[in-house]
Amino acid sequence: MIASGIHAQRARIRISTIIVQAASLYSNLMLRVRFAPSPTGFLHVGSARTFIFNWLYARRHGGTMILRIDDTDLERNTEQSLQSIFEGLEWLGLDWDEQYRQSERLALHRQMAESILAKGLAYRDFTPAGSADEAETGHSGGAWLSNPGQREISAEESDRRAVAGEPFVLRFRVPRTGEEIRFHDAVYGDQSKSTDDIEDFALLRSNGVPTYHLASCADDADLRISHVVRGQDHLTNTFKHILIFRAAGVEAPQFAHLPLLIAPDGSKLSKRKHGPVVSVTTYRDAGFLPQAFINFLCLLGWSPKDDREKMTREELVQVFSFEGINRSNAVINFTEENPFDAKALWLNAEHIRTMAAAELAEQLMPVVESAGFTITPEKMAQIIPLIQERIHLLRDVLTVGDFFFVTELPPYDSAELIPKKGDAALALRVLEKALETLATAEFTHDGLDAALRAAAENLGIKAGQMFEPIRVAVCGRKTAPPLFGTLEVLGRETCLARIERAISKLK
RNA sequence: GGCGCUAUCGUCUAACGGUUAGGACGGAGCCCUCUCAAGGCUUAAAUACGGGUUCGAUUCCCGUUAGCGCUACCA
Repeated sequence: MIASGIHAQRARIRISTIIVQAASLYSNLMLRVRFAPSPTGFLHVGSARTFIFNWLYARRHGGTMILRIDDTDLERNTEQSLQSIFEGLEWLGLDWDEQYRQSERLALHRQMAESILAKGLAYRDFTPAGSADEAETGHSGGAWLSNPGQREISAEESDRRAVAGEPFVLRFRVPRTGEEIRFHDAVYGDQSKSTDDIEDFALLRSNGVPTYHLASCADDADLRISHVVRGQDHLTNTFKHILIFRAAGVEAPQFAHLPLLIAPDGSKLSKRKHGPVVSVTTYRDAGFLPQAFINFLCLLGWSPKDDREKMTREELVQVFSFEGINRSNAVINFTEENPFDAKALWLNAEHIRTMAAAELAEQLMPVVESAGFTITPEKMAQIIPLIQERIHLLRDVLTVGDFFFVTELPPYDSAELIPKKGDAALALRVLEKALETLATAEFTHDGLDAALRAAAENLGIKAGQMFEPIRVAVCGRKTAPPLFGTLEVLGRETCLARIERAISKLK
């Protein structure tokens, strides 16, 4: 009896844990976040980071990631910009579960506007667009709150003028009671603002198209978005959104605002002012690895708090949380000479160094080929160990390993061939000795090592003095990957030919 | 102008109210070494300012200053 009682209790405990797990699974299914770009430019690095944080949060908790194109600004939207957004996200390898386009949901937005109007919580403003006195007729020298007289127009008159076809803007009737609007932000904490400081913002433009505020809230409500994760530039807009949700009778989502990414001079990143460094595709084209770029972006405004820097996407998913997001804007460093942030470069190099050689080779092949060189996968595989820890960007393969790809070395100054503490005569002696040595040496790293060191000893010079002219003869410059491996990969024939060229240059 | 937000090395950041204020990038130097990298070691470098509260403040409160955001029929 006792035993079965214990069993029953255990069973009960098990059932209760199952219920808890089910409940948490259920709430995760209900966790829905969205990235809502407006297609008025290419995918911006700041937008990319916003996408990433949303994505990490969704993936961390088994929620749903939604891509919503906020294209209510008809004049400024472009198809090209939309493509750029997709292109950027595709490169980053980030996916989403549902996709919507705001312009296809206008009916829903208008419906919400109408319901707010029907409740008397919005009103028609018949002030002609761009009235000169609009800005000045506000309250007591402070902010503009509404156009005079418009709030007071009776419902009957308003309806009549609307039916008569008089154009109007639908404005939210912000309560003038001095109420404090409050919400809790997962990053910035408790926020409050008096309705006295919130103007009667527009819901519908005079052409009937919803504004951002309305469309965004209507869609967030309809799509059952549970967490709105977006740039801090929307922090003060959130009070308006709270008002809209309340007026529409729906529960507001949770909010998490992100500190902004800014330029070294403290201004916000803009294409006009800062050029291509603000576009995600620029990083792709320069040879950043998507995982490294994501890693870099995550470290701007967020920290795992345990001194980790290099993290894979999987690690990021595991440790991401709003608690790690800080509140001050983060500078992304770049100058005219160095367009990429040094830390981004370092992180990219770090990711490249820890990559499997085969994977790196696969990434490098198209870079080399698109530069007009032909190279076999076998050759590339041999080159990898020589360059892997020497490149920061994929495209660096072209400057670090160029001499592997060309048949004819680009011209170089023959003075480069002369070693330190030596003269042209020494260089010549070295190269002639090298020619002789390499003609017969075993063409492996160790074989070359032994043969060339022996040759140096034979000439009575230091190994370094021996290697330097050979390196320049073979690579065309003084800084290059380690010599023996390089010679081995290049092969006897090429090496001998290049050394002969060097000798004739010296003569 | 009004309102809101923010403030730690050059930059990204860490620090239950008690630390010699930590790490990373970048800089400088040394070691390793066939050059370049990589790696190892060392080093310079910060709590914006002024008041409180407290035995004790980078941390909490107030003010100043600075920066940013919003203040559109942009998003």
